[in-house]
Amino acid sequence: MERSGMRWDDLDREACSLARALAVVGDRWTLLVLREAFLRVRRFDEFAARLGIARRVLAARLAHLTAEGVLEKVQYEARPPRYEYRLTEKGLALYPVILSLVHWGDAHYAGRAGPPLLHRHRACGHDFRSVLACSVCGEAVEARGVEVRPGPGARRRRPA
Amino acid sequence: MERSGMRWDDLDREACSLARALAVVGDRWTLLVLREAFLRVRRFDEFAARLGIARRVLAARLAHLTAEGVLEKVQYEARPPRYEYRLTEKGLALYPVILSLVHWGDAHYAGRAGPPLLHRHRACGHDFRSVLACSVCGEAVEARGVEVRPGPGARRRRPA
DNA sequence: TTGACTCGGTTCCTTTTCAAGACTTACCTG
DNA sequence: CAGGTAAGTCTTGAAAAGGAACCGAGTCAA
Repeated sequence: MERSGMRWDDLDREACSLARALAVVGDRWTLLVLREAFLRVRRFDEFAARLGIARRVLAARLAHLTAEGVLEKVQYEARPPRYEYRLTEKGLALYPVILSLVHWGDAHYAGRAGPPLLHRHRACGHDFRSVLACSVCGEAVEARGVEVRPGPGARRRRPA
Repeated sequence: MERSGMRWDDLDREACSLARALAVVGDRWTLLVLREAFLRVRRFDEFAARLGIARRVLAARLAHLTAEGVLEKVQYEARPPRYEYRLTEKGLALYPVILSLVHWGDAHYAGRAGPPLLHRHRACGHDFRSVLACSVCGEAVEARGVEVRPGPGARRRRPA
């Protein structure tokens, strides 16, 4: 079962939260669409123009994200009916993923000039990088400082 | 230029760190391969068996990640020559991305039973969720509490 | 010394997905 | 009524993924 074949639609049935998350946002275009959404882009043509994505693919991605509750399709005009897409709470919760990726890209691919974008933390007023912190003690967390073990929702077989 | 067509190989020339990061890890299989790597999987057949990925695709992903310096191909046996793949520092730096995704998946897709995996922060000894924190003040950061503006590496046009 | 097994791939073939851009529908504006 | 706009859909060819078999170098076991 694990062995033979796996369609991406099946991922959401797997007992791995990463796989489930990737079934929703694990597509290349999807995260770029969300980047634009975080920059307050909301309309079909604006996504299309800024991303250079095939309209057919954009329509599919927006429909998928809407079905998953990451975006919300809202009518903003009645005649003719026009819609826009807005981030839901669930969508906003993806911000750490995107910002981590951006800062990883900044750290490893920005040229001598520095990063193309700066992020200012309104609360403290400074430009910052994202840091992965522990929800309990608040200290920074590193990959090898984490111990992984099966949780209550784990399935038999496949502890990973 | 931005308008007409875009191959994924071109992304690394774009002045957007997210796009550059996605050119490296923005593929569905790639992040699952890295998940396994973080769980200390190192060998071709072990990746193949655990993921159920087509070997052809696995070979391509490992080669790409190696070329990008995310993994390192190390010979662990001379006769016959056998290789394994290890995370580099650059690869380890992707941990926040993966953990953010896992915890987003936990938050939105775990059933009543709870998350399939628990993560314990060795430093403080508690199970935790990942939190996006500000590198300057250490406080938690939310999507709408961040102000984005062009940085030193920005290009004309396309402030996004 | 033959035959089975291991590991790290490669090859072949079919099925999906993607890119590019023309086309459509419904309405508004001049 | 010609033209424009927003949000899509349709069509066609090219690229990538999935599946499964095969390969080469060496080890092991009888």
